[in-house]
Amino acid sequence: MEGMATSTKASSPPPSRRRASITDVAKAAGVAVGTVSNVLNKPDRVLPATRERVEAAIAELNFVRNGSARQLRAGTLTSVGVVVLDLSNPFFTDAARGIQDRLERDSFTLMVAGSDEDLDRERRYLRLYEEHGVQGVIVSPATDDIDHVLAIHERGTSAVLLDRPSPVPEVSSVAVDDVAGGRLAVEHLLAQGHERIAFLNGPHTIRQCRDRMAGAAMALADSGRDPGAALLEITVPALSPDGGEAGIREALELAPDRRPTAVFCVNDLVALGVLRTLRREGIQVPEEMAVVGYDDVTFAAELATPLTSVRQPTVELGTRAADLLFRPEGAAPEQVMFEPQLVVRESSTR
Amino acid sequence: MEGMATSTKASSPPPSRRRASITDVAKAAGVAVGTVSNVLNKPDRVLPATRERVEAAIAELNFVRNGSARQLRAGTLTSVGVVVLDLSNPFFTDAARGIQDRLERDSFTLMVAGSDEDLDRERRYLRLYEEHGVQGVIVSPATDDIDHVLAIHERGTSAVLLDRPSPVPEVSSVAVDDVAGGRLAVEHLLAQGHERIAFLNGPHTIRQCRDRMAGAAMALADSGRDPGAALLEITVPALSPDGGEAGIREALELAPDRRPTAVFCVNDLVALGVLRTLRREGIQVPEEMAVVGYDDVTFAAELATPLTSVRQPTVELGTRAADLLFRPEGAAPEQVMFEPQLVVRESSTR
DNA sequence: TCGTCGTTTTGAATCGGTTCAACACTACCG
DNA sequence: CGGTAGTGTTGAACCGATTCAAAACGACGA
Repeated sequence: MEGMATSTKASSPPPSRRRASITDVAKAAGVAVGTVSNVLNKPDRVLPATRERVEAAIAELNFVRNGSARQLRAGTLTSVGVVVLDLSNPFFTDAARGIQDRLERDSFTLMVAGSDEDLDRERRYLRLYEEHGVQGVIVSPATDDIDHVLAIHERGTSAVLLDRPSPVPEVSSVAVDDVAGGRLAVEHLLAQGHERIAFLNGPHTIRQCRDRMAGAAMALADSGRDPGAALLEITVPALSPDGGEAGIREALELAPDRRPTAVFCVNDLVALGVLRTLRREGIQVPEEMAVVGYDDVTFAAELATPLTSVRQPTVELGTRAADLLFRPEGAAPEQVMFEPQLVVRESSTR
Repeated sequence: MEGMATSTKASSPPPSRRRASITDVAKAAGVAVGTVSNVLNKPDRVLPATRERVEAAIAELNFVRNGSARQLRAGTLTSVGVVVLDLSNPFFTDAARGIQDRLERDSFTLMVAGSDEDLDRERRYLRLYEEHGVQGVIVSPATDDIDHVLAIHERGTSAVLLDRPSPVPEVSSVAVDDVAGGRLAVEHLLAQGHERIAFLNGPHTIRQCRDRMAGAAMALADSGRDPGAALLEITVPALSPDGGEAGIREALELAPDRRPTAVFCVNDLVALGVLRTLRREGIQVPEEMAVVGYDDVTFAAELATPLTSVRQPTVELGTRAADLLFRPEGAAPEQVMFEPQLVVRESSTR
């Protein structure tokens, strides 16, 4: 059985005396607090002999500097907070990787949190970061409501929007053109001769979902078709493989003459669930059902049926966001927009 | 071309007046600082009329409480820090998901960082967390050196080791038996008739890698074979698809009579790279080369050749770690050990 | 009108660091 | 021998919140 586990216990009370403070260290070393502080921050201002005594006291007392006090007085902290929509989506972890790579150079530390597309959680994390005085935040917003992000910027903490264009010129943003992405996918499916296309999409509160839908509809309109008739939008319960499974099952239940011959999935995780379900149901891809995903994650090319997908420059999205976070004083904010790219594979070509 | 981007700039200096403090708010609302603090923390102690005035002042001044000062005085913070080996490995993000799910119930906030298997980075993040007074830390250590984690525990911040058994009884840990996992994989390959097996492994500084190797060697020894002859360990340059590609190429360069007929990969990302490379080279899986992975990530079952993999109870690993982080005072620490499970698919069965 | 009791509000003390002007000490020069 | 410069060290003030004893206030009964 999965999850079978053995567990051994031990008995011992947790240690919990008060943490040593800088005053304790000073006392133990027989110096003033200012000297201890200097040992910590500008060691070369202190005579080696004194420094050694202080360091010995630090080790002896197991002293760890209290970051809150330090920061309260000194003001600065070299960390950056990131909030992404979904920590289990490779798209966002790859972007986080890009951010980290870039910030590492300046020895910033990076803290990441996932909002799970929940505005409240997004707000909570941002507030936590701000209250603790991070140098900057990078956010991929869950909804259109980004007043709280703009507010952070107004209060003087730099902020960059990730995977969404900024509605105001003062805040930098890094995004990929999702309208173009949706259009690319659907134009491709039309070119392959499909006339009834399902779009397994997430909720329209998420801008990416809305834009990709808009792009899809534009592709149809441009080709002279009626989007209402040719495109069936199905909202999946979650942007995950299980969500994809639920969505494709809904499509399969339709009467044969209304059933789509192609599915466009709002991301590759959803597409993965679709492929899994189609295989279980014995439906051939792409013969009976074409599939297109979004994000072109690592494994897309290696699937049973290699997945056609819209590729985004993920890591670069992150590095660019990090670059925009700290600009020379007075440098103008930028709105960067990347172009997506369709990677055609077997899952959509007859 | 990928990465083509347009960028628009705007010009406006970033706003940067001093942030409003609680004293400013008190002044603006015509009350004492204590009252403002009460509005923030125990609103029902304050008359509605007063509260409204204070809230108006807060909104007016765009006031955000300074978390450092708050914490310095009050001592407590409801957040937890996590450091994992690799943020781009689904294994760890799934575990993080488990942690988050559990901690959310008690409205803790979670900060995650990736050490990229680097001890220094691990230390830096842990120190940052500790200095800022998180309530607890969950770490999957990069190396055997975990003195710094034990030290954190001794200083009174609860700590749980993730994906590694604790060497001391005072610290809780949650792990999966990697020796058993390595053994399962290799026993399976032997049962399939393979006599020359390559193990694409990571560096032995990582315990998981060492243990899986030990398990693999034990499987061979138990079957009466000479591990040195039947098992070829290849150290990959990175625990990623690209690392897997490099590793398998090394194996393929061997003379035909020494070339392995099966590969066991230390994780599924590595296996993905192996499958990709074998396909490009036109080598049939499993006929010419059997492949076994580790972790059983979401996409393992949906690959061109469904991947045999060792499954770990990932999410549960996380929830359990979170459970162990905060126990009733005096509750004994626990060492939880889960058993892995081999999921056999086509990539290893003739 | 006065005393009592319960509710609100006040503001000084406090948390643990960093900062910096002032001080101590030594070395060197005229 | 006095003056000056340079190096190390000191310790009080400060950052911005929370806490809590004390003060202020209001309602009510005697």
